[in-house]
Amino acid sequence: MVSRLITHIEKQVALSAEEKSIIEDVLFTEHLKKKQFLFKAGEPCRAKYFVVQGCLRLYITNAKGIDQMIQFGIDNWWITDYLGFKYKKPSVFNLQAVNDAVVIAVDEQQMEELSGKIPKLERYFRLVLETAYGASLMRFNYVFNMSGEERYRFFSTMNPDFVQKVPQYLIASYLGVTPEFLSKIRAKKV
Amino acid sequence: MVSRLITHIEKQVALSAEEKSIIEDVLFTEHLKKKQFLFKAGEPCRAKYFVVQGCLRLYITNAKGIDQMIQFGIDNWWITDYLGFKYKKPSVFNLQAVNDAVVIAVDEQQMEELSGKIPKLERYFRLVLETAYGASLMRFNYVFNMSGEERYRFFSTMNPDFVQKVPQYLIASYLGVTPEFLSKIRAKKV
DNA sequence: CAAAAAACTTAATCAAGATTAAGAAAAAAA
DNA sequence: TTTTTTTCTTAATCTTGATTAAGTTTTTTG
Repeated sequence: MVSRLITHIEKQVALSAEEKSIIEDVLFTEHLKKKQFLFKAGEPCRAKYFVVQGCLRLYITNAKGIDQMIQFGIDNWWITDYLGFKYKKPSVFNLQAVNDAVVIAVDEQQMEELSGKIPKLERYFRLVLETAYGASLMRFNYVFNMSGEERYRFFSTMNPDFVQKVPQYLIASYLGVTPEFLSKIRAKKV
Repeated sequence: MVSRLITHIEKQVALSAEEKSIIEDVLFTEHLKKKQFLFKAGEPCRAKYFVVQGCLRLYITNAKGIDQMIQFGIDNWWITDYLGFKYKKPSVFNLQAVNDAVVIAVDEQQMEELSGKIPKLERYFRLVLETAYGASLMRFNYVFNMSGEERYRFFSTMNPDFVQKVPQYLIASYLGVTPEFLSKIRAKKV
């Protein structure tokens, strides 16, 4: 299963057979049960997670006790509390498997070992992060320039399979609307 | 002025004298007049910009013709249309100097030349992007879990000098409220 | 300095979407 | 397959903040 990550890396940087085997020696997969947590708010976030299979959710429980989705983690996506991981502070987010999932965890030590032995992995991560950050800037565009209804129509057009696979209230939260309002939008779909 | 960037890089990775002079040979500063554009929507975005001095704004003109702030670029911050730059597509954003500013532009070719000669710059950019992406995930938290008023109070407490320096309507837009509403919030400040 | 442009304020009206409160349907567990 | 839990729906009411429309102040420019 680590081969799935290697394939993803090779889309950005070339790897020798030796480098691939270094990666396979250092990293291993982790199987998560539905609703299993990788970390909770207040706990340290010790790793970055590459999603091989399934879906994770990064969310925060707000002052009213409502869970607010921050980010989905699906196939070939890196997800973590980047600031918590970086500054070694207790996480403000929760990271949980939405359904049974497979991830590859990379902790600080593994990260340093790998980038020491294979410096071009830094380039891989740089490129991955540019995409993630770029996409997140676009998301602000959607959040500020589209109504809740427009965001839902757009999101479900762009991700038709995904909206079938995860509970609606998670989609609602990710889009910044209540599940009641999303239900209303769907009902009026002609 | 490139030394300002070098100082920033050295906070993340060590540079030899020779490496510093490579950077100084490849990069140079650009002085921007207030309201000058680095690129406009529809144009290619050919570089990443490191803000040495002043303030830039990344924004998009929406369907109603209203400018929506996406991101501010201030001292020691990298700013660009990451997706447009990466995929060489016309930018969807506008990047403009809010006031007179100094930036260091790094285009594709310079980027490749520098990371070829100084591979550890990839690490620098990786670390910079982790912070930017992490901060942007936190911003979604603020957007979804705080009211417009709370966002303004929080933002101006965190950035007291900055809110004095740039027009209010840009702050309003960045926070996702109208300038009229921001004015109302400020008026009722006891 | 005068005129023009840009930025900010005030206030009335309006609408998108939240809240509240059931109840229904679907999925998971026993 | 029955029970329990989770998820989704409907509908009435309410609120935050948008919109519209002046008018005022500040800044810039000729």
